[in-house]
Amino acid sequence: MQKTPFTDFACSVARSLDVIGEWWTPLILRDLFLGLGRFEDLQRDLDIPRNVLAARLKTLVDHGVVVKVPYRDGRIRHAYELTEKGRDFVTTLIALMDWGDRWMTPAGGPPLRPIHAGCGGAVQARAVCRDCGASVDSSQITCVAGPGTRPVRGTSLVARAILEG
Amino acid sequence: MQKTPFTDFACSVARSLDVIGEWWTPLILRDLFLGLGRFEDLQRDLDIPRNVLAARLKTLVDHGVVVKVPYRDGRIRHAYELTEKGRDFVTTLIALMDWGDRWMTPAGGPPLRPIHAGCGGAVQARAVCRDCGASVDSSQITCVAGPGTRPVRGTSLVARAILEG
DNA sequence: CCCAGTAGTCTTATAATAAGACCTATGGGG
DNA sequence: CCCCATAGGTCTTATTATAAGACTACTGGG
Repeated sequence: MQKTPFTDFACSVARSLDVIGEWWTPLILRDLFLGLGRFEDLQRDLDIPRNVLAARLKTLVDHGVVVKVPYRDGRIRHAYELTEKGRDFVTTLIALMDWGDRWMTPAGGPPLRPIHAGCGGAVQARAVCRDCGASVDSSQITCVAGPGTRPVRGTSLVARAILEG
Repeated sequence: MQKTPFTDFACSVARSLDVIGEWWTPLILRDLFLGLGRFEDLQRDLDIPRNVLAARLKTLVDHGVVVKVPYRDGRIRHAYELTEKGRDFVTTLIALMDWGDRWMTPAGGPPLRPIHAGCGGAVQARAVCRDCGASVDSSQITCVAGPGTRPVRGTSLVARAILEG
């Protein structure tokens, strides 16, 4: 009767959520991306319960999204840093931020703006066609069953619908 | 002592999560995007507790991400459909799916492949510079404080770090 | 008029979160 | 060398949220 794990779903969204979908986790990753790294800083910035922060960081380290790096600053300190896997997740964070800016922005405008270091332009998340390069919206996206499709929870009905046309 | 709401954070990621960040919600949106719409179908496909599904759909409807549409099929039925706001969220879903395909794919390959209806190419999520059009990775992204930055939880330390250079 | 299907609500047991006290190094200052 | 502040957690407890599944209400069709 524990919180249903999504690991077994035949769905990459579900398996991603199993690692980064818990309460607080995306915000922790955001702060790590923005340069906060120490336990105390994360705790103070988010005002997250210390036990929850410890648990989330452990999960992230276990899954290779984050590494714990010791460094010296007079005495030995620890900093959490994004791995390659973690940095690759930034696209999703940008997508989430973008969506929030568009649909959930409060009075005052967006609080944080991601900027392209090269040219100074605003960075946005887009769904892009790898072949023709066009940026596509949801109406132009169809899903087909990939090699890993299995008739299990999370894809049974969807896969059937897709496979049967 | 309830689950901390993210609404007050000066952060679009946090405010997005407040609506779509609960356990199961992104999977519900995925199924809606893939064409499932009826309560019973969602419940069977995900094997989600019925009370949780009802609660999540209510939240999504309350926030305008989803609408409940009655239709006739002999008798009156109901289907949940994505609104414009909900369809816009598909970019985030693709980003999540993409990341999962890259880093969490099990034996057998990706279960579901999003395809560009125009040319048949694979659809991917990218962070793109709006000015120069380049697709950028996390190392080329800097965040600057936007107009809505406030010295509150979720941005206090980050904003200070950014504002102070 | 009864039955099956749809769309939920209600109850109960268990797990997760929140809040905050407590614990364990480790250097630096006196 | 001892004391204290700081960093980085762990532990306890109250409260919520989730899971599981029984139960309800409405609707058409046979």
